[in-house]
Amino acid sequence: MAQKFSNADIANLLRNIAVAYTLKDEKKHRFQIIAYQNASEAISHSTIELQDVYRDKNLEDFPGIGSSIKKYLEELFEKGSVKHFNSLLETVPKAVFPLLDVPSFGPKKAERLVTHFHLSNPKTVLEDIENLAKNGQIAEIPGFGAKSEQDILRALNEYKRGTNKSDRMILPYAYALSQTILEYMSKCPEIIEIQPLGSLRRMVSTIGDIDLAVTTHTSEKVLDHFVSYPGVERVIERGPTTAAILVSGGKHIDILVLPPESFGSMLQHFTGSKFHNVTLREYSLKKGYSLSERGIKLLKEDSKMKTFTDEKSFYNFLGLDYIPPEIREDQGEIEAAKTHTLPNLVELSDIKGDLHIHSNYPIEPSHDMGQDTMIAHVKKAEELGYAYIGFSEHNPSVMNHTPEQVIEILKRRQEFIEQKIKSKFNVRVFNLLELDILVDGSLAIPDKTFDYLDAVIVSIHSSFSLDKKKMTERIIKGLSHPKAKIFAHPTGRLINKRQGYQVDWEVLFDFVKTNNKALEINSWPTRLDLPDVLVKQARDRGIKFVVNTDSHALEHMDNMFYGVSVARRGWCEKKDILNTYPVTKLENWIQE
DNA sequence: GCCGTTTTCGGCCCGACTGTTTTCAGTCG
Repeated sequence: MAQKFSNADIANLLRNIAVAYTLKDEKKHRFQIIAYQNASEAISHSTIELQDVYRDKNLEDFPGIGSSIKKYLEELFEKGSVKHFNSLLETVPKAVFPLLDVPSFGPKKAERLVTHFHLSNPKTVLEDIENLAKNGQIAEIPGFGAKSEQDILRALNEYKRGTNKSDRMILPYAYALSQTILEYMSKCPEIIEIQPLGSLRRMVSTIGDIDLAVTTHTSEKVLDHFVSYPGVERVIERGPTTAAILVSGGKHIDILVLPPESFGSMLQHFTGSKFHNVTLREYSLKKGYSLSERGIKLLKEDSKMKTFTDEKSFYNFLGLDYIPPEIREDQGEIEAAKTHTLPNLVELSDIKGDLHIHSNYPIEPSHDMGQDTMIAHVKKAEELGYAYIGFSEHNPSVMNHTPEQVIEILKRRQEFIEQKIKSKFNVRVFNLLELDILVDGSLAIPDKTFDYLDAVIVSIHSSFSLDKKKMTERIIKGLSHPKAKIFAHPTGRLINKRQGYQVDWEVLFDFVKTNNKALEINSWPTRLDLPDVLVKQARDRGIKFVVNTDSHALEHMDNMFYGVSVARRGWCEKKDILNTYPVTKLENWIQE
């Protein structure tokens, strides 16, 4: 049985190969180094396991992997190690590698320290360096000085405390932090325009640090104001046009300040993603343009930099349609912008209803129930301009009730919805339920109860550790019930807390498509499930989605925005999202 | 070592900042 290698293991190995080449001869191996770094990053960002790609014999299709790396990876999966890699890694002192995880340490700095002091133990190297710095021995090496010695001490200290390793922020937290900073910055009268960019503008599910762009004619004053922010723990850097601060909680805030005529190129540059920018710049180079945050340079002539006040004209100048920030991930959007085939992304205002609401109706559920009444939720739906709403409390607990009691509860609930809710509002109310798919694939309530429901949402709330094949069969069996229409929070992940369970997505996507079911895009900020990457894969196969909030209280219904952002990141158009349909069209699908 | 709508050969993003320098190397995004 071959060894199991995680994507993180493989990415780390390839990064170390890049490091080995860097130390061996950076000039000579320049492009190999880039190739190994690219492969490493692509693998670490992938949501599919590379070992599965290998098993399916698709390694050559994986971006960043060509014929050479493919051969080495095959050797890795078959034999457990790679001869060529091993001999390369032997040329690097082992104590170098732990240092590479510490910010501000790169291959060169790590190697110089390790060789100079003959450090050989990777387990103690961090402490060894710390002690040397404390003794003032590092400042004495040529090329180092008192300041860099202090920087090393601080970097090690922050790394040890986990300051830089803390969880990436979930979206509402990042929003709140950016709002606090924006409020503070708004007191600076020299600012003409300010906007958060980076992964927050792209609405990535987790945010590393906050990026701000500012236009002004007096950058000095703006930067002075920025680094004087009261919550600042440390000013990381401060130059004429950029600065970075560390605030409590270990979060970085970066700022870029430019005159207004460059606002377009600045937005473009600082929004990213890095992968999008690299590909865009490579594409532009071939057309004779060099791109930067300051504008576009024509390589042929000695003409001065062409500047752009808005992003649309920047993209248009390159012969591209405007690309929405959410899909700037180098997933084919540049090609699509060129051929005018970008998707017309779904908007929050396209949403006509929310089908996953937990009210406080006394259903005696198996899991948590909502806080607010059905009536309050319907009123809120009216305020949001919705045409319909679906109540989908958890099923009544089967442990505490006989089947007859469960049937009775749902019969009473149906009567309540018909008589007390439906007749009183213009919003169409769907009588749904969120049902557990049990470990054997059966649904948690007696079959007779389905007579009292319009349809059900099914989901996994137990036995998360089934193997991939069994889990996939379990889901498909549960979803096979004629009244099961939506598979909720399909991966089961909880951001920063729990990985999703194992599912064979190819098989599940086929089933969902063939049987006209839908996958939920759950808007709960720590779920955002189905994740964007899988949304795009499913959408490419023609699968339909329902964007739901999974609300347990009135105010949760405002989270729809996050789910729509996930749909947009998955390239979804209005037609891909079932709860953008008018009520009769949605009714037809539910009753199919 | 990877990659392809001017290429299966000949390219490979771009600039910021810091610390140690006296013109640059290293790291970061």
